[in-house]
Amino acid sequence: MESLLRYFDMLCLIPKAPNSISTPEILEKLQNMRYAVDLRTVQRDLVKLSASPLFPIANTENTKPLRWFWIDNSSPMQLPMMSTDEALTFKLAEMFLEPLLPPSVRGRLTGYFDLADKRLKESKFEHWIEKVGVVPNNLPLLPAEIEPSVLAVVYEALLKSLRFKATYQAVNKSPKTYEINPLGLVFRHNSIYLVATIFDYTDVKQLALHRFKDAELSDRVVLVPTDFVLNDYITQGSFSYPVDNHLEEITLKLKVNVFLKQVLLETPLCAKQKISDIDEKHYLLEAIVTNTEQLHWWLRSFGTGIEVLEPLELRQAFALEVKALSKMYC
Amino acid sequence: MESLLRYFDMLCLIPKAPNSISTPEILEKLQNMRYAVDLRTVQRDLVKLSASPLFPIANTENTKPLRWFWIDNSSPMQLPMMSTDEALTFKLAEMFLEPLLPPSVRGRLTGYFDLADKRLKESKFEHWIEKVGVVPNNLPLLPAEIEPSVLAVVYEALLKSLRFKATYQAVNKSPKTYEINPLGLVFRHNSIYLVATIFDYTDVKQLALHRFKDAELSDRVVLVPTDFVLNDYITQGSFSYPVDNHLEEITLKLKVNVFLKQVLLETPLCAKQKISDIDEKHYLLEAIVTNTEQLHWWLRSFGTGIEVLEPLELRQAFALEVKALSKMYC
DNA sequence: TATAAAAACGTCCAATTTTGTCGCATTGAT
DNA sequence: ATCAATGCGACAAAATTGGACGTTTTTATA
Repeated sequence: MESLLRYFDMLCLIPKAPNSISTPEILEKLQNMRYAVDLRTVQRDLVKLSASPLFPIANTENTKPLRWFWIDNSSPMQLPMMSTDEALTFKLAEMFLEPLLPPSVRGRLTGYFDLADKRLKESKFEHWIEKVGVVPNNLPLLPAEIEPSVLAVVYEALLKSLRFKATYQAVNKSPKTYEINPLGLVFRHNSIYLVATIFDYTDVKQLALHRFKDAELSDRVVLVPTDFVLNDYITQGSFSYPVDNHLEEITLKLKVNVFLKQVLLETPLCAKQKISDIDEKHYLLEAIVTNTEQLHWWLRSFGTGIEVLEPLELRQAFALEVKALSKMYC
Repeated sequence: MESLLRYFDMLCLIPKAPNSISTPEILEKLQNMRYAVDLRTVQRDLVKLSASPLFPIANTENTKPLRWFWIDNSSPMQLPMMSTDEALTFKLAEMFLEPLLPPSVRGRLTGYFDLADKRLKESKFEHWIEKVGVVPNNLPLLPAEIEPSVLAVVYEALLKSLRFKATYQAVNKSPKTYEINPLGLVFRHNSIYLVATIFDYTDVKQLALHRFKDAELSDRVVLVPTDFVLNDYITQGSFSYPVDNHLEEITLKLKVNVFLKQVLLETPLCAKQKISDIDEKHYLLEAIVTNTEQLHWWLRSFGTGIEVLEPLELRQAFALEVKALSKMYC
C-alpha cells in the first residue's frame, strides 16, 4: 500500500512534455515526503510505470541523469472520473468560449474538452450535441490569433515576474525588438492586451498580443512602477471604457417594450430592479446601475425598444445623438 | 505492478458521491477486464484504499452489499498534474463564464477552478490574479438562478432520453405539474430554455429552466416529433432572433470612425473584410456577414460611430428607425 | 417464519513481489 | 586522466499479496 502511494506521488512529480525531471530529483523530493527509498528503487519504478500504456511517461534516453516527462497530447486521466454532468458542462463552456478566446488560449483546455467528449461517448450519450444549442446575444467577431509560442512566454513571464525580449509590430509600422517589462494581461473584445513598460521607460503601454511576432524570456526581474495596480489602471479609463473617467451609480428609468420587459424579468439589470406598467405595450423599468460605456451600447442596441427617461443628462445625450443620426441618414 | 493497474481501474469504477457501486459489481467489472481476482481481494483492496487520505472513498456501512463512492466535492486529482498554463487558462475561463452561466451550471466546474487555484498557489504564483483583468464588451445582466436539483434532472433526462415530471410556474400564473418530454436545451441571453413537448401533445414549447420549481425523472422514453431537429428549430426563428425568419448573407458597407476601425482591424467581422479610407476621420468597411438581429444590435450600439451605407434596405430600415427615435426624444 | 444464498470479515500460509545491496559499465566534469 | 554520479543486471532477504477456508450477518424467497 505504501508503494501504491509512492507511485502516485512519483507520477505527480513528473511534469508534462516540454518540461522534465531527473531521477535524482525525484528521489530527493520523495525523500522529503518521508519515503525512505533507494535510488535504485526509483529507477526500477519509473521503468515499470512507463512500461504500462496507462502511464504514457518516457525519458530522454541519451542524457545521463535520465529526465522523465509525460508524453503529451494525451488527455489527462483523473480520479474520480469526470461525471456526465461535468462533461456536459465542459462542452457548454467550450461553446461559450469559442467566440471569446483566441484558439491558442482555448487550445490549452482541449485536453479537458476531449476528456469530456470521451466521457460522453463511452457513456453512450453521443447524441447530446444535437440536444444543445447556444443563441449568442452579441455579434461574434473573429478573435485575433496569437502566436502560441508568444503566449507561452507571456504567461511564463507574468507568472514568474520576469521580463522578456520580443518583436512587436505596431499598426502600419515595421517590427521592432524591445525588452518588455510585463505588468498585466487585459482581455477586451476578444483581444488580449499586455499592459507593460518598455526597456527602462516608466510610461505604461498597451500591447496587443497578436501583434507580437516572437518572444523570448529574459532573466531580468520585472520592475513594477510605484503605485501601479492593474485594476486601478483599467478603471481609470485607460481602456477608454468607463464614461467620463469615473464610475458613477445612476438610477435608470426606462420605457421598454414587451420583448425587453420579458428579457429583463429573466435576467435583471440589478438585484433590486422594478418593472411596472405604463400602458398596454410599454413598461417602466427602474434600476440602479453603473454608468459605463457598455450600458450605453446596450441601451442603443435596442433602438426604438428603449426610451431613456432618466437620468436627464443621459436622456439629453441620447436626444443629441439621435439628432446627429437624423442628419446622417437624412 | 499488475495490482497497481487493478487499483487504478478499481478507483475509476467508483463514481462520485450521489452515485455508488457495490462490491460484487466491482468484482464483476474487474473480471470483465481480465483481472482474475477473488471477491475477498476486492474487499481488502477497497478497505486499504479508503484508509488512505489520498483516496477519499467510503462505503454505506449499513447496507449489506456495501456500496462505494467518492466522498465530498473535493477537487479531482489528475495525472499528469495541471500545468500552470492550464491553471491560468482555467481561471480566465472562469472570469469569462462568470456573467454567462448561471451559478448552478458553473458550479459543476468549481472542482476544476479550485484545482487551478491550488496549482497556482503551490507554484508560488499567487499574485497572478492581480495581473489579469477582463473588460467586458457587453453589459453583464444577472443570470437567472436555476434550482440545482432541477438542473440535475434535466441533464439526466436529456442524456438518457427520458421524460420527467416537473412543476412549472409560467409568468403571472400559478405553478402546475406536467410530464415533460425534453428535446433540447438552448442558451439565450444568460437564460436556459428547455425545448420540449408536454404530456402527449405535439406542439413544441420553450420552458425557462429557472421557472421550474422541482423535477423528478420518469421512466418513460422521450418521443421525438418526426423531423424535429433542434438546430433547425432554432434557425427557423423560434427564438425570434434571425431576421425575417431566414438567414441571408449580405454585403455590408459601413462608414465607421477611428475607434471602430481599430476594433475591426483586430477582431474582424469576417475573414475577407476590407477597410479603406474615406476621409481623415472616417473609413469604409466592407464585409460579408449574415443578416441577423444580433448584427442589427451591434450596428445600433455604436450610435453615430457607424453609418450603414449598404445594403440599401438596411440603410432604409435604419433611417426609419432614426425617424421614430427622433419623435421619441422630440 | 424458516431456509438458502450472498456478502463481509478474520486468519493462515504459500507464492509473489518488492527492495536494498553489490558489482560493473558508461558518462560528464574537473 | 580521474572521480563522482548514474544506469542497470543479479541476488537474496523482507514484505506484501492473494487464495482458501471458516464464521457471522444480512437479504431474498418460499
